[in-house]
Amino acid sequence: MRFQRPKGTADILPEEAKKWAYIEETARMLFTNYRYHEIRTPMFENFEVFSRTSGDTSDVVTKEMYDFMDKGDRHISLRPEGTAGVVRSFVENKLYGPEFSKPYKVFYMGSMFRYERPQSGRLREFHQIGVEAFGSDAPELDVEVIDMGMNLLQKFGLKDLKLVINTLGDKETRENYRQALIDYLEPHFDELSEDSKNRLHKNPLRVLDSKDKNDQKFVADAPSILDFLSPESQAHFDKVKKLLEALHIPFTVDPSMVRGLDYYNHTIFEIMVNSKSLGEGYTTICAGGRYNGLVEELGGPEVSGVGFGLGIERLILLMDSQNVKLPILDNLDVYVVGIGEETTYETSQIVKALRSNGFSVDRDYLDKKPKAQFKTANKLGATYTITIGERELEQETVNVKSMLDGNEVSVPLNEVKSNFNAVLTDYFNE
RNA sequence: GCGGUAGUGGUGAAGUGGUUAACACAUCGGUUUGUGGUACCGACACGCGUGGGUUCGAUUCCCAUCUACCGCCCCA
Repeated sequence: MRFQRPKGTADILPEEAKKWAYIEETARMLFTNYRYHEIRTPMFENFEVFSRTSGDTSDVVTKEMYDFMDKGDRHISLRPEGTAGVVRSFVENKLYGPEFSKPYKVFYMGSMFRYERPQSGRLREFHQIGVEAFGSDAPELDVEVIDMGMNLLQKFGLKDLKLVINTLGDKETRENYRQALIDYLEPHFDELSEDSKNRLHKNPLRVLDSKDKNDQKFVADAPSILDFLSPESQAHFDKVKKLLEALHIPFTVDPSMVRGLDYYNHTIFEIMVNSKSLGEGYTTICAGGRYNGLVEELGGPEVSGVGFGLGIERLILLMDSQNVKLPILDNLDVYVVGIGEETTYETSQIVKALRSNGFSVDRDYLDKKPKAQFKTANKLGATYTITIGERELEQETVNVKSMLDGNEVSVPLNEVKSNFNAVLTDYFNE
């Protein structure tokens, strides 16, 4: 019997995990600058938390949800995204209360689950970094979130980024637009793809998102939501654009960009990147928007929210394909070579002493001969080796060797253990 | 959920219905005694994803299954 990891999961081995750590640390620092604080919510929730927020008929709920009945007969779902759980927590913990300053700004990072066919960059357990800000309708907050997303991706060294924004307006806007869209598409009903036929009355905006080439012909001439904005929605969107300009963040407006979920309104945005690693042309790496109404949907008061999410696996694919170099520090300062069984105690003591002085140090554990130990030291990229044999043991000295130039000097043992930095400056001009 | 391609040692891979499954890299050991990156020598799959079947005999043929990759669907 051989064990395999479950379908659609991945082991993140040390070499890869370094990238993850760098990404997470970078994000944490940036978010902290923007005054967003980490929140950790459960990886599974009651099924209804997601079905309520995503809509009962959406594909996510009907076939991508990783759900099951637990032993207490509770309908549980592994979280397919981060927002719903955060909103649930926001409501349950009454974070909208007066004692919390507004806007209430949080970020999260962690595993998400979708029961789907795995492909590269699309696993069943995947990871997202996301942010949410509650309690302000200000366009300034929309722009802060967008700016933070752009900033983050730039910090990761990504190039060819493109910000695309759109607005879905308020309720009034959407109702007017929805009708106009149906009126426009209805005459072409028979020519639409099957998917689009289904969506036309359920959620006509999704038709705009169709990838069917024939559909796109109609979509091209469809009325634009921008012509249906209520005065308030127009003002909000104008302000967002002006603020982006003020911050010198280039953007384009795509009136056909939509969201699958009903709770989105006003600003929505996607940060796209041109890379073959995620498919042809520009593909989305980070997406977000404003969702007024979601908090109420989960039983809270009328509090608005805005946020974004980005997938770490996809981010790493991008960074790899763009050859982004990460500043990863993994030097081996010293490798201690012990010669002869008797030296093993002193070897361990030296290792421990140097480590507690802040050096990264390793030794041999396989009883290898000196030659093999030097080979290992070389392979591990040790900057220095310290050799101790029976002669040195007696004289209470060790040999310190620079692996770069091969220079080797004899140094009193206690100097090495007490102040290795001084040894380096005294003997190696460091 | 549907369709396509693939699955041989740590890695990249060659290969055949039949005695010892190429080659390369990596790893480990050695080339006399306590010193690295080269060179030379040697070791390294009781096994060809898993389970059945066909056959005198299968890693090689057939079926099923698992997994990976690609496409469809979808992607909050």
